[in-house]
Amino acid sequence: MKKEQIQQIVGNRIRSLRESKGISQQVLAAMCNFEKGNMSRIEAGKTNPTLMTLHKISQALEIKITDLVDFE
Amino acid sequence: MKKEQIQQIVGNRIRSLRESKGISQQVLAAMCNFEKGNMSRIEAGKTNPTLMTLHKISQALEIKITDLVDFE
DNA sequence: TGCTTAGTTGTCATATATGATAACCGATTC
DNA sequence: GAATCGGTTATCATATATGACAACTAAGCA
Repeated sequence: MKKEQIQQIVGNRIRSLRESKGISQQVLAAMCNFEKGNMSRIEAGKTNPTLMTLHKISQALEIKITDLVDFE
Repeated sequence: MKKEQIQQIVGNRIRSLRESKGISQQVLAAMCNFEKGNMSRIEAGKTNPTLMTLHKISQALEIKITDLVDFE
């Protein structure tokens, strides 16, 4: 499985969970202590996030990291 | 939860799964296309691995990423 | 029309992960 | 003792994630 595909899957997962909570990238990014532009890139699968970044996002979304990386 | 703690948990998980397969850091690292020294640091929780690094390791161990990041 | 909100994208500086090499340690084996 | 094996650690160059800022688009609304 290619790098971009995996990043895309995780990004899509974040986006859908974020939208199901009804919050904007702006707000989610702020909860994670970074800027909306960076959240946009993560959701778009344009970066290869670290364990800690995934952890911060999962905490903000009140889910487990496993919910973000559950594939294959 | 602190960064170091999370990295440590994931590192320990990798180590225990690797040992249960009876392979050395050397061999696992080679399967992931990197050096044993770097695998040592990951298992020791000294780095903050990226999504792709976790994916490569999980593929080599024939497990799912979720098995590595299943905590909290 | 003008204003606001949500998201995207470009660029930047800085930190750090990655990947490699080498030196080292401890245990084991010859 | 010497050699090997598994693991650790230091250091390096390079790539890239992070975090920030700004400019832009598009949609919705007063």
